[in-house]
Amino acid sequence: MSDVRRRDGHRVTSYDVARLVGVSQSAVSRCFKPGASVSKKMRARVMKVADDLGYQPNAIARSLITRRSNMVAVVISQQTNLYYPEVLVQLSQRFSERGVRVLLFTLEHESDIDVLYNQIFQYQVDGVVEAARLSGEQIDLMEQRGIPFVFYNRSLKDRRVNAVCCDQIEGERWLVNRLVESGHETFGLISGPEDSSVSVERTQGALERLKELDVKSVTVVLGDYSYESGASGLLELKNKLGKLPDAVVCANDVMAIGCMDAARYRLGVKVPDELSVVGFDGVGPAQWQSYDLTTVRQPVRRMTEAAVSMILERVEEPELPPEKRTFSGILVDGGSARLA
Amino acid sequence: MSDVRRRDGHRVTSYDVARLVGVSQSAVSRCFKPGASVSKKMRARVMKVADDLGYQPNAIARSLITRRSNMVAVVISQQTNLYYPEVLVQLSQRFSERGVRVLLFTLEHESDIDVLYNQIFQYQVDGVVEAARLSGEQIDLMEQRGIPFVFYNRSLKDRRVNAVCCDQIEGERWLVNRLVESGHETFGLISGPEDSSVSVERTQGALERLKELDVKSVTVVLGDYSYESGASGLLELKNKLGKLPDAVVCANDVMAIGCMDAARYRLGVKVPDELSVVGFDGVGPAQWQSYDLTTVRQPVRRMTEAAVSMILERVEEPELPPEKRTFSGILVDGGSARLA
DNA sequence: TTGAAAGCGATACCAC
DNA sequence: GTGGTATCGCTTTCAA
Repeated sequence: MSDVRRRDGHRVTSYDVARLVGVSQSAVSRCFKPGASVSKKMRARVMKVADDLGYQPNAIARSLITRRSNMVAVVISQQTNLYYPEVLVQLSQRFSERGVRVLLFTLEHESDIDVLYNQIFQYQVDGVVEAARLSGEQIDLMEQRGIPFVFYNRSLKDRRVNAVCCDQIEGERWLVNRLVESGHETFGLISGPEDSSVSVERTQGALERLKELDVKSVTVVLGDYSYESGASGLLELKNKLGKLPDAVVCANDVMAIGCMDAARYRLGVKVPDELSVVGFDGVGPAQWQSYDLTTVRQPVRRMTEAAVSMILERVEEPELPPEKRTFSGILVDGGSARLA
Repeated sequence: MSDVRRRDGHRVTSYDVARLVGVSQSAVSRCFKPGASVSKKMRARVMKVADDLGYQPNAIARSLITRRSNMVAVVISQQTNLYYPEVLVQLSQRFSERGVRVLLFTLEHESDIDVLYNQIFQYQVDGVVEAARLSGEQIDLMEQRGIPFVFYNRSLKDRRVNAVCCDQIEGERWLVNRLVESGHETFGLISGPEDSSVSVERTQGALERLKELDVKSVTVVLGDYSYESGASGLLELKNKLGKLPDAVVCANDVMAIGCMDAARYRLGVKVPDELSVVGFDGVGPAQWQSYDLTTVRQPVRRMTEAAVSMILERVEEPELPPEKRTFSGILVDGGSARLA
């Protein structure tokens, strides 16, 4: 490969290749299309020159005519939740394997969301993975555009949308079962942000099961998914109750970790001997020996694969009906809770 | 906003808007260009209709003619290093503020890199942020294409390339100074992967300073940035030395954390009383109370800002000479080391 | 199998 | 300030 730009500073185009080979531009184009009818000889000659020139088809020009950008938007909100970056990387890899690129959209302030949506549409992405909150109106917008989209871990009641979820409620029920059968009687819950549907489901799932099992002492405090709020949540629980509960159920792992640290280092309480703590997500640090958290791990690999397939299927076939795929989490018994 | 696609199923174009308003298509186009000369009245009428129709200029068509995609590729390799996802999110936000989108490229296997580069070029990105390894040949390729690129935390000797770095060597020297002046005499080092330039610099920086300070007992073992390798690294050090060193210098925080946990939970050794541990990066978990790590924090905000500016400046002005910006880290004294 | 020509949806330059 | 018209680099009929 010698030149990669022409003398005039422009990128090499299929015309340049065509001229050099002495064939038509359409011939060159065909050579780069997998199933096209081109003679072996032609393809060989064209590819040779293309290679020498460093020619690569311009994906933007292609998109314009094919009306396929081979790009998918992934929208994530800036979260304290350690878990999302992993999801992002996995999504990118799954898409990449299928020849689709990820265009990244991160929300800092919720208010930016309108600007953001305009951007998403402008870039003509073939689909959208939503790992951020979205209002009903915004969903309407997406639907009107006819762009396939799938929610990642957020479900909308009364809405037939594509979604890939981990079963938050089931997971919490398992955790509660495990704790109650192991003799815990008084419970503290540290919830996530109120506007997070995941958090709402988790808290609700736990509360529901605690009620079914006839547990009387249940106190809920509000957190925001952060380490600090896990720590302060524990202190708040102690204040409210006048003493510590037997077990604290946290809406995610990071808060559970904050909670454990507060118990040990601020209150001098032994975990799990004097206090059991459980989380949710199965992030990397949950397995670190200092924490060894009892938690429910989300099957990230399978979930991202599902999200990717659902989108790409609907890019091919837009008329496919909405689908919701719910995956069970994996209960991980760790040393952060006294378990029978 | 009522229709967002026309009856024929195609997206709304500037022609549709123009027809409805009764003006030319170029007029519509101008209305969406910030500094263009359009009368207030015209703009108002056009915008009204555009809004009703849900018209948004097609960024792909625009890119084709302007030769600006307003997209930048960010290449990251799948790292165990917790630190990169944060960098990614920050880059995305900095670019986003300046109207540029991030097209994400994640490498799983190094071998994929050629395919990947073709992809990057095909998408006509305006620039590339490299947070992954890159061979000399690949750099040649980038340079031939004339696409501005900047390395994030990797410097290439003997190469005039754009780079934003944290001063790894200086940081390690600080850490060593701090440990030596606090009375540590025997040292263990857990390095990162050998093909990571960051790791090489860190290890080398520490070794260099230890030598200058005439420290006799220095043992190096190989890690891979992971929690587990931090843990096994400590065990290996103990094996090699027959006892523990006074201090372990780890090439990143995650390994330092693994090392602390191994000390406490596998060897029953008190940190920092019997062993000092230091890391590098300043990731979130380093501040968790269980670890309270002495480390050097990378100024991620400033570094990402620098990377974004450097790229965008060179998109505007391709002739700018290569520049290397090195930022000092921030020494964080934590409870993981006995410090004077 | 190959080539010519018509778009894709915008921007930019040019007259008016 | 506004409207025509020529691109941008490709894919895709349609004839040959």
